[in-house]
Amino acid sequence: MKVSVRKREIIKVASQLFKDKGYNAVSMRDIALELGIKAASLYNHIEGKQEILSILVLDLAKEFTLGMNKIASSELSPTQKIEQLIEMHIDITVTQSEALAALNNDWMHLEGEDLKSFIEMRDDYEENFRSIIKAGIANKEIKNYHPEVILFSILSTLRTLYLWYQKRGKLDVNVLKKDMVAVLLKGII
Amino acid sequence: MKVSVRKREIIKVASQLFKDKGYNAVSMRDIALELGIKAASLYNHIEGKQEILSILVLDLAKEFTLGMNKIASSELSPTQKIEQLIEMHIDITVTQSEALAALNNDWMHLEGEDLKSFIEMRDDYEENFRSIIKAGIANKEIKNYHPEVILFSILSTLRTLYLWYQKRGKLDVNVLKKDMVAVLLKGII
DNA sequence: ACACAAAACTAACACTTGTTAGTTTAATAT
DNA sequence: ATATTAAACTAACAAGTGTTAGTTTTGTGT
Repeated sequence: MKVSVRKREIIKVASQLFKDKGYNAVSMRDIALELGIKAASLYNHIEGKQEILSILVLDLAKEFTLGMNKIASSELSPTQKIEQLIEMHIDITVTQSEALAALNNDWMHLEGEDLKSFIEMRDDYEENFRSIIKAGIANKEIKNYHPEVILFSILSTLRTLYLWYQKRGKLDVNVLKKDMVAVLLKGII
Repeated sequence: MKVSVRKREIIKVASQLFKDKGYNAVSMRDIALELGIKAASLYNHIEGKQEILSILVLDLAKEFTLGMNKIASSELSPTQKIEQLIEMHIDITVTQSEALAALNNDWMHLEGEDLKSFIEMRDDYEENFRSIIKAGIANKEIKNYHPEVILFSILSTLRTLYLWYQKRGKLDVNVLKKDMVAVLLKGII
């Protein structure tokens, strides 16, 4: 897994363009222009457009998987696990919003084995999250609403947080974490 | 505003393809193929690809604006207004998930005046929502968290609901509304 | 049966797409 | 200095894009 400096630059520039316009609306010439080189020169560093997307999406998906496994297998209570998950999402949002945008919006443009393994990781992640919620309900820590409703109301918020963090980016991360955990767990009224 | 039957068919088919692959990944030939005709024949009914996107996104945006104006100007309490907004989003999700996908994912591919008026409607919508939340906080009906955090945790959930409703689509709409309102307002613990 | 309009067709356009081949320039090591 | 390698370049490709022009088919009302 050797990744040259130039390759990282290309991926970074591409991810910024993908975030604004989406994978399909960004051409190799767009990426090259931003770097001040010609499109053909990109191929000295990367295999192709697909590889950029794969790296962006799969690397981040692996990071989520790793974090989830660590939290899920810990000795924390369900509620504490959810708190940790919320904080992990916020940390990733703050440091990697471009890759997160690609993961959210452009994963379906992956191909072959990459697409398969992404979907598998995503399903596993959700299944782990669901189990934590169910354990909390069985536990009486969490109210007895439909687990699916709880799952997606939390996950939707966390997944699209990157859209808001850039717009109203002045929020301090620790304030955000504190209020976010409170709103998602204890409600607003 | 005359819209022929065939034109409606084209828009419907296109919206389904847009939902799965995104505006830019769907060609006029894809749309035509689905309808069993040639791409050039589409132009007997529509002005172009952009028109399809405009109709999908702007019509729905207008519907949201209308609903918001009605609710915001009512005599309900802030909390009741939010309840109504949640129910409106769920109703629209259930009946128009394809257009909602385009509004969420492909609005940035609108051009010129259409893009401008979309952004204006979207900003107005959010500003109205924000005002309701602030009124609730001033009111002591709503807890004193950062209004922005409350706003986007609710809106994110509602906007991406269409993704879940198709996957786990067996949820009864009234159960969904009830649990959703409860989770978003009263929290889960 | 005939005229007319709606809606399909074929063929082509100008342009953009990702990518490859082959070449030249720049940087580094001996 | 010279050889080697990395990284840029030019030029072009085959395929796909949205769209237009002109023509034929289909359906409807008289």
